[in-house]
Order: sequence, then C-alpha cells, then structure tokens
Amino acid sequence: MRADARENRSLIVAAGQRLIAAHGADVSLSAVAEEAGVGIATLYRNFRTREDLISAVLFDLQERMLRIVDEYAPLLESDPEEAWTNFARALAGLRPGALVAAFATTFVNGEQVSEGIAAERVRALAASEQFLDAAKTAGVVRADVTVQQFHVGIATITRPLPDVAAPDLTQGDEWLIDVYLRGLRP
Amino acid sequence: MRADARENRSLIVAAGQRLIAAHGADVSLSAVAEEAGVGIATLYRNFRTREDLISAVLFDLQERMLRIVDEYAPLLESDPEEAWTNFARALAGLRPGALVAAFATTFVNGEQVSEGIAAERVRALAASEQFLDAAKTAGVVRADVTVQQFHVGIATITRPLPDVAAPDLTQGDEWLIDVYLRGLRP
Amino acid sequence: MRADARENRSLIVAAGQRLIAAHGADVSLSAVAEEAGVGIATLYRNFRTREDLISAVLFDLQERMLRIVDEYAPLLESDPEEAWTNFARALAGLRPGALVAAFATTFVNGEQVSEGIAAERVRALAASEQFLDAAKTAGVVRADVTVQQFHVGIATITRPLPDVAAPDLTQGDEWLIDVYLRGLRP
Amino acid sequence: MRADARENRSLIVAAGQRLIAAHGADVSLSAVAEEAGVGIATLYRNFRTREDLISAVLFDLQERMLRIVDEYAPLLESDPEEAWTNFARALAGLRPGALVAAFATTFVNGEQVSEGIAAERVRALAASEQFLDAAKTAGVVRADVTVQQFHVGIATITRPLPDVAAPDLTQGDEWLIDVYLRGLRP
DNA sequence: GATGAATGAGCCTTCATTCAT
DNA sequence: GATGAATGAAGGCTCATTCAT
Repeated sequence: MRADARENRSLIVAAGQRLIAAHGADVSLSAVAEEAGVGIATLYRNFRTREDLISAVLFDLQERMLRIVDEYAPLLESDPEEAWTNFARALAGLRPGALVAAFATTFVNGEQVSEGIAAERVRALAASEQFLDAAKTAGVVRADVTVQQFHVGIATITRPLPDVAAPDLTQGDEWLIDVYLRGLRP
Repeated sequence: MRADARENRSLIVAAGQRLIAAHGADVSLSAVAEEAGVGIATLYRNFRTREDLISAVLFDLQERMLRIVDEYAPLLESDPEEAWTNFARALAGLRPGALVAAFATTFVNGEQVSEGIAAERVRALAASEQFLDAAKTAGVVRADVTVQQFHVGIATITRPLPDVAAPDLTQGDEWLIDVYLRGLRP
Repeated sequence: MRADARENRSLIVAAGQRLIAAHGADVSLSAVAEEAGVGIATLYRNFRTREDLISAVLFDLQERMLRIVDEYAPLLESDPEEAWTNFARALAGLRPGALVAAFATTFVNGEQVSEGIAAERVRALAASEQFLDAAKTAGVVRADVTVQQFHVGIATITRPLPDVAAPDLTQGDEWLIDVYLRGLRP
Repeated sequence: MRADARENRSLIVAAGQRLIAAHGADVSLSAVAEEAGVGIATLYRNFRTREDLISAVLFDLQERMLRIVDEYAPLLESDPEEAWTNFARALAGLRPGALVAAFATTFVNGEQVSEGIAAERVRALAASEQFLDAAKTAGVVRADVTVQQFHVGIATITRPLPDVAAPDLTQGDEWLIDVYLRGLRP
C-alpha cells in the first residue's frame, strides 16, 4: 500500500497545483480532495496543514523549474539568446504566479519556511542565474537585473485573473511575456 | 437625511477601495462596513449585492482615471513622451490591479455588466487612447499595442501580492512598471 | 431587539446547563443551540468561545448557590443543624458536579479564569463558610473540614453517571449525600 | 502466533485501562492503540467494537477486585474491622470510577451486557458481600447498606476529574474515601 | 495476523445575507 | 434610514471504522 499512498500524494499535489493556479491560495481543501479523487481525510493524512500542501506544491514547481534549466542549458553555448528566450518562456509557461502568491499568502508572518523548500529555492535561483548571465553577456538583458527581480517579474505577470467575464481581459499572456522580455533588454 | 445617506455611500465605497486594494478581492463585507464606520445593514441598504459594491468601487476608479487624463492632457502637445510616461505612471499609481481582479472574480459567469460601468469603461479607454496614439506618433510605443492590452498590462503588474512575508517579493513595483513601459517601445 | 438578545442569551445558558449536566463538558455546541431553539451562529455571537459559554453557565450556578445561601441563612440562628442540613442538600440538589468537571476540563492549562468568575467563586465560598462554621459550632461537622473540601466533595458525589444502562447504578443520589454528610460529622 | 496475539490483547487492555483511568471514557481508540504499541487495525481485530474493549477492561478490573478479596479474606476472622477498612481502601485504590463511567457511557441504551461480564459482576459482588457482612456484624457499617450501594459509592468518589487545572480541586481522594467510610457507620 | 492508509460523518467556526426594532 | 441580531450554508478538521497489502 506504500505504492497507493505515493500515488495519492502525487494526485493531491497535482490537483492542488491546478486549483491553486486557477482559484488562488484559498481553495477549499475539500475541492482539492475531490479534484484529486480522494477523501478529505486522505488529504489531511498526507498534509497535516494547508501550509504543508502549499509547500509541497511549491516544491514540485521548483523541481519542474530545474528540469527546464536542464532542458535548455545545452543550448547556452551555441546560441545564448535563443537559450535565454526559450528558457524564460518555458518558465513563464509553468505559470508560477498563482502559486507564488499562494505561498506568500500562506507564510505571512515571516515564519520559517521548511528547510527543503528554502534549499530548493536557492538551487532554482542559482540555476537560473547561468541563463541570466549568459543573456547579459549576449547583450539581451540589462546588467542591473537580479535573478530575484527576474523571477518576481515572471511570477507577477503570470498571475492569472480568475475566470474572467470581460473578454478583453483574457488575452494570451504571451503578449505580456514578450513585452516583459523586451523591457529587460538594455 | 439624503445628505447622510450620500455621505454613508461614499464612506463605504472608499472603505471598499482601501480594503480591496490592501487585502484582495475577498474582503469580508462586514470588514468593509466596519472600516466605513457604519452597520452592516447600512452597507446592504446601499449595495444590495456584493457585485453592486464592487461595481461602485470600479466606477469610482474609472472616474479617477478620467481625472488623470484631464490632468496630463495639456502636456500632450508640448511634450508627448513626457505626457505619456507621466500618464502611465499615474495610472499605475492607482494600483488598479486588485480592483480589476476583484471585478473579474465577481462577474465570473459572464453576467451582464451594468450599463453605467460599461459606458464609463468605454469613456476611460477612449480617453486613454489619445495618450497611446500620441506615444505611438512620438515613437515611444509600438504601433500594434491596443488600449485594452495596455490597460490589462497595467492591471496585471499592479496586482498586489496578498500580505507578503518573503522580503524579496516586495520590491518596489516601480521597477516592473518601468520595465513594462520600456517593453512597449518599438 | 435588545430584549430578544437577552432572552436568547438566557435560553442558551439554560440549555447549556441542562446538556452539560446530562452529557458532560464536551457537548456539541450545535446540540446546545438546538436545545435552546436558536441557530448555531446565535450561540457563537453570544459566546465567542466554548470557554465563554462554560463560564457563563458556571457563573449562573454560583448565583443560584448564593440564592440558596440567602434562603437558609435566616434559619442559622434558630436551628443551626437544620439550617446546615437543608443548605447542604439544596446545594447538592443543584447537581454542581457535572458543571464543575466541565469547568475544570475547559480551563486545563491553568489559564487565568475571568475576573468575574473568580470573584463570584470567592463570594460563594465565603457565603458557604457561615453555614460550615455554624455546623462546626453545633457539633455536626468536624473542625478540620475546609470550605473547599466540602464543595469539592459535593461536586464529586453529584457528578452524574451518563444515562446508565445497569439499573442498579442509578440509585437516588440522596443516599450518597446523606452518607457524605454523616461522614463529615465528628 | 497465538502467543503474540495473546500478548497484544493484554497490551491493549492494559493501555485502555491506563488511558481511561487518566483521561476518561472517551479516549480515542487510536490513542489506545498507540499507547499499546500496536496498529489500530490490530486493536480492531481483537475488539470488534468499542464496547468489546470497554467490556474487556471492565472484566479485567473485576478480576483484580477478586484478587483483592482473596488477599484480605484471611484477615476477616481475626480482625474484621481492619479487614473491612483495608479491603475498601484497596478497592478504591483501583480507581474504578473512570471505568464504571466509561462502561455506563458505552452501554447507554440498555443493551444486553455480555454473559461473561454479568457473571463476573455477580461473583465480584458476592465476594464483596462477605466483607460487608462482617463489617456490619462488627458494627462498623450500618445494616441497611447493600453491596450495590457500596460499590456505586466507591465508583462515584473515585471518578477522576478530567485533567484538572484548579489546584484546590485536586485534593487527595483519600480524604473523601475516609469520609465515605465514616459515613457508612451506624 | 499485523499494519497503515482511506473514508465519511460530525462538530467547530466564520461569513454573507435577511430580519426585527 | 440605521442598527445589530439571527440564520443557514460552507469549509476546516478529527475520529471511528473499514479495506487492501
């Protein structure tokens, strides 16, 4: 039953990712459980608190960031500009905005973030830095941009507006991302 | 008594604006009433539904946008670039992000938006357009940018992260606004 | 509407008294609300926490104790033994056991008890003392019994066993009370 | 494997005894399992229902009562008063109160108690009776006291107050027991 | 047999909304 | 008109009980 439990845990994290991305940090946990296809108590067994769940989802996001890093790193040598652009777009494609906001909401009081999360965060930022540096060297990003700024910017512009009524609000975010990347140029 | 009622209505709208801007779209209405210094029933007498309140707040925001238009319009002739930049920054200074999100959240099901709101919206967009056009003519904004895109962009980058702890997330938004404006250039 | 609110508050306290006496400190608050004939939220409006309710119930109990004191005090002069016995039986008749236990359960961590409660408690104990002293003088209670001991004893022997199945457990408590009073004699 | 099972069963009963005595009738069964050092499912395998467990714990208590009877019976001839007092105090020392309350709580609806329990109960009462009779003969207990009354009294005064804070409530129960025994005298 | 995971039911608590004064 | 009280519905969380390994 170890296998089943693992499976369920993953399902819950995935469901959490989807719903948090769609509806923000204060999704009803029962909704997450239902989306995951498990009972509410199973969710609570796996994540004793709401914070635990958010952390797990964030952890997962950071791992996917690292996988993107690995995917585009080989391109850095041959075509740094292309590598940078693809990397940034892929990052934005993860739509980290909702999640980062959720995370910020949850850990309001400056409480210590779990070791694992913090370490992973450092790794993700460090890994991103090689792309940023290459982009600066290639002259497609201003020298004074920091990794933190870059990431916060990505998060900000990928934060989803909840299912919108006004149709002209739901433009593709690609437009905004490209504006953002262009704005980062020297 | 008419005067009192007017007064109360204004107080409530102002309180709503403050709280939504500060804490996001899902403020408790009792909190708004308390912030306004009136009873909850008074709030409901003035705004039968939550939607009504949000709409009123949005309407008020749009009026303030128009006032900004009026303020910087005179500069358009003499120094279009300066006019454009100041206008855009002032717009961003209204931090419309939170409110737009609240609005979007509230009118999820494609419900018809009130006539008044819609009309005001059209006026605000039209008024903005003269700045955008001037900016395009002056060569500081790409030709293919629409007013809608511009406004949605402003809203997106001024949406506040809910009560944040992580210090590196709370950088000044000015940075992002400048990146945005730069990104809009040809 | 002030009157209605008062009324409701009383109803809730009375219901709490009955249910706590019958089922112990961990009655479901919804059950109390239902017994009182009000909605659950009304209960919460009147008593923000479970502790608040328990305190109110206890406070009420102590007031009834004081009324018993007033009732039998006149007899102290003429017939101290009779006064003492009647007083003790009346006290036991309030069945304070369940409530005292509930109170103890609730304020487990040595948390400060509300001023009002504490003061009332002191008054109730002090008022009882005149009976105890008279009884000692009349030679029907041993000299070394303290008011606290006496009250804890009363509470202990009037703690109800929850609705019992075994019929021989539900003897009248009068027997036990009389044994208790006899045991207190020199 | 039979031995293991036996062992587990005993561990669970012992754990139940401890926890019920300490925290009252409504211990969580998982807590009992943990205290016993077994999985929750093992507890349920051994005791299909909560009632079964309570019954087993009660049965065990009754056996210990019988052992106390055996221990002090020899003294009955030589010194009946001493035998009675020691017996009664030892009985109280088992703190049957919590368990009896638990038992009463559990079998609320007049459900039939298991044969074994009932039979054991009869034996325990009968065995006690010789002490009671001797005490009556020796003139240290009133003639009209029944075994049932005596036992219920013991249970009542040994019922623990749930985790108490108020220091003046946690006096030694010895005081109350002595009062009780004195009250039983003619 | 033993174990830990899964589940739903139930109570706690808050909030939007309505009602009576 | 203004006010605060009343209400039910909804989500949070725990626990007894069952199930799959």
